[in-house]
Order: sequence, then C-alpha cells, then structure tokens
Amino acid sequence: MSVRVRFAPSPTGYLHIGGLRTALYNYLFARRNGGTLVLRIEDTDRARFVADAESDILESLRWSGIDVDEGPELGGPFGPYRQSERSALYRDAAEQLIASGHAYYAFDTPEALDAMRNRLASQGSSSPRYDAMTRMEMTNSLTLDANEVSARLSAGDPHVVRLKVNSGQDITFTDAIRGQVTFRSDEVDDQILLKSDGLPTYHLANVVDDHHMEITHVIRGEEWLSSTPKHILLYRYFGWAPPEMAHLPLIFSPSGGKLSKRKSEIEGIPVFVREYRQIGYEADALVNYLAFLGWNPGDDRELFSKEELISEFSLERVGSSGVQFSIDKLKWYNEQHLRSLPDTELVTRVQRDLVKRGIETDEKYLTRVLSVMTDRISLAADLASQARYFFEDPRGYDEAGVKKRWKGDSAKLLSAYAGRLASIEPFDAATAETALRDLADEQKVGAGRIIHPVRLALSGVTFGPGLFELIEVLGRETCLRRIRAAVDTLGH
RNA sequence: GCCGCGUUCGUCUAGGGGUCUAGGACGCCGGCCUCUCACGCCGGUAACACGGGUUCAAAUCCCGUACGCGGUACCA
Repeated sequence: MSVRVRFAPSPTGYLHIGGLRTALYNYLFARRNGGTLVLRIEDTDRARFVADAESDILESLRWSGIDVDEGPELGGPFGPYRQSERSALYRDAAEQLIASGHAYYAFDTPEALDAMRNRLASQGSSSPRYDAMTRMEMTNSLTLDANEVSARLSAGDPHVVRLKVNSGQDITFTDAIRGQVTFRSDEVDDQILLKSDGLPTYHLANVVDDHHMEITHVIRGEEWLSSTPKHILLYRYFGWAPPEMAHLPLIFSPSGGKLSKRKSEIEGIPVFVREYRQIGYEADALVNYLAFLGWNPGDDRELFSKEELISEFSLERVGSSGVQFSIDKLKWYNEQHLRSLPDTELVTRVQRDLVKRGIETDEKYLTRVLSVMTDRISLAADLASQARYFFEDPRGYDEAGVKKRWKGDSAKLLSAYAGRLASIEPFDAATAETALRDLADEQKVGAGRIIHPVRLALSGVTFGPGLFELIEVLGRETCLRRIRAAVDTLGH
C-alpha cells in the first residue's frame, strides 16, 4: 500500500512555526517513501475561525517549498479537503455509531455539565468526567426512554452525540516514535463527537477523514498523544484499521513552555512562518533547521538541501523529547545557506530587499558589493540595514569612531590621499593600497593613521570590508567626494 | 489532582551493555589571520537528573523519586 500522509491545520490563525515543522516531517516522509501529501483544512470550530488563515497557511507552505499533492486549492480524488464541506460524512458516521450502540445522544446543558463536574470535584474525585460512571446520572439517550429521546430530537432540542466508552479495558497502540503506549479506558471520557451545531469535533472528523482519505500514517504533534486512545476506539467501533501513529516532540521557547505570541516579542522568536519570510530568512535554511529540531541523520552532517533531507529522512531517527527553539542556530543555518547560494541567486535576494527599501542599484554593482559583503551578513536584509553606504553617502560619522580615529593630522593626510586617488591607474584595490602605504611612508606615519579615517570618511562607520576593497567597489568619484565631505565636516 | 510522554554540555544532538577519561554543532571564551568588523582556521569551557537494582561490566536494561512538558473543553 502506498504511503499517504496529511497535514491538517486548523484555520484559527496564521501558520505557526511548529505547524510548519509538522508539515515538513509529513512532507519529507511522503517524498522519501514515494507517497502522497494531503492538505486538509480542519475548519470545524466556527468560533475561532480566522478568515485569512487558510490563505496564509497555503502561502506559507508554498514559500517553504513544501508542496502538497492534494488539497483545497488543487483538489484530488478524496475531496473536498475542507471539513466544513464534508459535514454529511460526519453525521452519517455518528449515526452509524449510534446504531451500533457505540455512541448516544446527550441533552445536558452547559450548566448541568458544570454542576456535575463541580459536584464530583467537591467529592474529591481525582478527575470529574462524563464517563461510564457518571453518564447514567445525566440527560441522554441511555437514561431517557426512547419516546422522550425521539420527542426531544424532533422538537429540535439542543444535543450532542457522545462516544460510549466502556470501562475496564486497556487501549494500547504503537507509536512509531514512542513505542507501545497504553491508556485505561476508565481514563477516557465519553468524548463529544458531534457538537450541538451539528459539526463534528476534531476527534470524529479526524478519524473519519483519515479513513476515507486512506491515510496510512498520522504524523502530528505530541499534544495529540493523549487523545489517541479515543481515536483508536473510534477506528475499532467503525471496524476500520487505524493508521500508523507518530507523535512528534513539541517545540518550546528558550524559557520553557510553548512558543506564544507574547514570548515571541520578549525573546525575539517569531511564531508565525510569515514573519520569517518577512524578516528575510531563507526558506531552505528554515527548513533545514526545522528538520533538525527533533531529527538528525545519525552522523555529523548538518547542512542539508531539501532533496538531501528527503533522501535521508526517517521516523526512526526522530527523537522523543521536547526541543527548544534557538534563533542563534537558525541564524547560523541562514548564513550557511546564504553563502552557498550561487552569486546570481544571492543578488536576486538582496536586490528584492533593496527595492523594498527604495534603494536602486544595478546587478553588476551589487555583485561586486556582495563579493566583499557576503561573509559579513546573516540575512539578505542585513546589507541594506548594515551597509547602506554602498548605495548612498554617509549622513554622519560614528561618534566613538571619530573620537578614536580622527586625529589632528587626519584632514591633511586624507586630502593628500585623495590627491593620489585622483590619479592612480588602474583604480583598483592593489594600486590604492600601494598609494596609501607610500603616502604613509613619506609622511612617516603608520598606515593605520590613514586607513581608519578614510574608512570613516567612506562609510561613516568603523567596521566593514577591507578598506582597499571598499575603495575599489565604490569607485573613484565616490571616494573623492566622500573624503572631501569628511574633511569639510570633521575638519582640522 | 489524575493520566500520558520525556530527562546526555546553556541549546540541538551522537550514543542503543564493554571501543565513552562521552563525539559533533550553535553559543560563549582565548589565539591565529589583520587596516576595522566579519569569514576562516586552531584551541578551550561545559553534560549522562537523583536513588536503587540487573550484570564480570550501564549513559545504554529494570524499578522508584524528582523535575519538565502535554492532555484532562460543545478548541484544535
């Protein structure tokens, strides 16, 4: 049987970084095994529905290079792929369970449920729940007589459908990552399958869809591990074979706990994929990093292309303990991927960012700039934010730098050097360097006495590429203009 | 509280009874290079949660404890 997996996000918000990791593992597993990746939108919660969440999920997956084979956009033989469009399926399934005695109608009001839970809690119950022990005290088709039930149903009384979980049995399943896991059925409550609005809960919809879509492996976050026994029971009651289960370790914030919007601001870790795209991370770098958040190839290699990940990925090598997200490590991956990019690709990336900032430049010039800057940036966007002087004259000079480097003789030395730059041939790094060192010798000063103030004049700052490379890239006109401006401004 | 899952350097991890005085990567520290800042290279810091047990031998197997995380909704 060919592998079919799914990524099934709920459109209650933008695609989360943890969601992307889940999508990625499903994608890698599918591609590795020549299988199919299904995208299913689980929009059964009307209260938390966010209108533009689905398009964000689609766009984020596309940006990340995770292409799905079936989904709401491109269709497929098992559609529709939005749960809101499959309601009839779930209702039929629920009725089937009622008919076979594995589910029942319940008419309890929210108040009645609260009262029941409070009462049990006050009696010292360790876990008040709607289950085999308590359901006989509630208002449902197991305690009401048949006439009353049909009367209520035809009167349109609000009701839900609950799973009837028998007590006293062990529910065991094998998780591909954790091995055998067992729950006692006494710990599983009579889960609501169909809500009073007629829509299914996750548990029902998930099992019904995974079966109808012929999903062979369920790869999802560990937060679902505890509800898996409910799903196993559902498969059993429907008479369906459950898929393989694999629960991925959760991703945490560096301070522990889950990554939240709030923490993201404090700790500088974005939670939404779209933010990584906006900041300018390389999709391949993010994917590479995310792949390693819970998986590794078993040796020392760390830099992987998407294709390499596909050919090496396996669930056997996925770890079982939660992992902390590290923005430093991601930054490192981004640097590595950036530097491995072909020149033309890098130029394209950086130019896109420059255009956004209203900086115009041509590719030829940018290629030369990058030849001296690639090793100095972590993100494509760093060029504009950290080395704007390649595109416009400095608007000021770093104060501490001036204090440290601009001496009494700087103006005189720089003017003299400008004089040499005006006529050197060819105008390149080597010649500029010779000219500077000759001048320093003649003036009986160390070369640094000229180099540092010239850098300040050209860039406004005290760091950056080698001065002579900088001079060559900027060109004669610009260098002369900037040196004159600095002499005028900083004086002496 | 109850149930489940987890626990190797600060972080991501290798390790699946002897080859481990525990390896790699990020970070951090130091050095080299050098006109600055990076890159690169070299070196350093730092871990088997704790307690029992099994065994000739345990980071590796078992039990317990602690801690962390998840679940415990008409949310997914």
